[in-house]
Amino acid sequence: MAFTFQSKHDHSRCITQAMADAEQLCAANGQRFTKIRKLVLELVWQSHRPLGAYELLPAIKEAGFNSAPPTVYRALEFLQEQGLVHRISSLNAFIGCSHLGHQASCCFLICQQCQLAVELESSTLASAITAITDDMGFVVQREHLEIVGKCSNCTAKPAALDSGECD
Amino acid sequence: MAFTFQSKHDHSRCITQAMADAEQLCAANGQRFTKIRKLVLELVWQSHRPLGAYELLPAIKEAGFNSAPPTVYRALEFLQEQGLVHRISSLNAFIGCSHLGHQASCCFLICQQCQLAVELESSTLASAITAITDDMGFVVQREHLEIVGKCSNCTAKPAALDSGECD
DNA sequence: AATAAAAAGTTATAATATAACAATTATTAC
DNA sequence: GTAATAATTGTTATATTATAACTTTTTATT
Repeated sequence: MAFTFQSKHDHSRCITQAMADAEQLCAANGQRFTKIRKLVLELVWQSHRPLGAYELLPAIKEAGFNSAPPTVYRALEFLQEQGLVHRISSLNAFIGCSHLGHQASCCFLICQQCQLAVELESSTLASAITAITDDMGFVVQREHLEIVGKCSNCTAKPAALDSGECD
Repeated sequence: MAFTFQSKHDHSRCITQAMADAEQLCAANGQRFTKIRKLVLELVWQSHRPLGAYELLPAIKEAGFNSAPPTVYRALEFLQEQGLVHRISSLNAFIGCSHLGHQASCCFLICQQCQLAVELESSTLASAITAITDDMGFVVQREHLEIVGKCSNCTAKPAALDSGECD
């Protein structure tokens, strides 16, 4: 089941699934899923919080790779091209894609309190966008919706007790 | 009439209107619409292309103001707080708001060819977003949709002849 | 006019991202 | 299997975007 803010989930399964899917997708597309790309994808998937590129560097260094910025940016670029990772532009941060193969419309709910982000799809939203763009004669290449606010989990519990963790 | 990609319009009217509206809004809110804030708003409104903060600095210098980055960022921050300017986060750029007073939902169509951006409102879109967030129990603070692609104007004419200008 | 508050000037630096070229590794052609 | 080619990664340097911190000036309040 897809991650929602309130789900207490076994996050290791998210990671396992994401890595397996990525492996398969790269194979299907004839793309090389190299060690550094795997590592970066794993690091991005370490939580449901969008992470900055520079936040990933220490772990890359620990794993024995070159940890200069181009290393992580190249891997992130590759992962974005494959649709495995999204960039949340208002945060300058990256998050694993949880809707592989449905790249056209990206919609994110971002909680200001726990900092977690949920990606979701909505046919209603897709229709609304199509209505707008068709009306304008606009040919869509990509679309990206960021909704910032407070998730139900954080609304339900006091701020002080909020751990910011996902499980 | 609001700017659309295909409209050949008298852009000086856009500027005049935007400045007059801003003057009025600041007065109504008891905010000081200082010279530098006016200048920055005018500069942002010089076109319908989102402009980077550093692109504004030369003109600020020419106008005799300090042109260090904080000058322009402070003005832009003020203008954003008043809802007079939006930041297009995927471009690290700023554009004048063409729907004053309806800040809740921002939707932008951004043409990759002519680089112009159109802000629009859609009740259908607003409903779609409400449906999503209500369903998730998510309390929205702000939302921002960026749709990137090719405008009807650029689709209609060859790329080589495209001037990127708005009138 | 004296005081306080807000805004703008100024210097320095933080945070994010990319350019350019060298070295290495993997793939393809033979 | 080896040479040639292409792709990836290492490395150094730097570009781009944005903010911190403190000073000076301007505006508003007493």
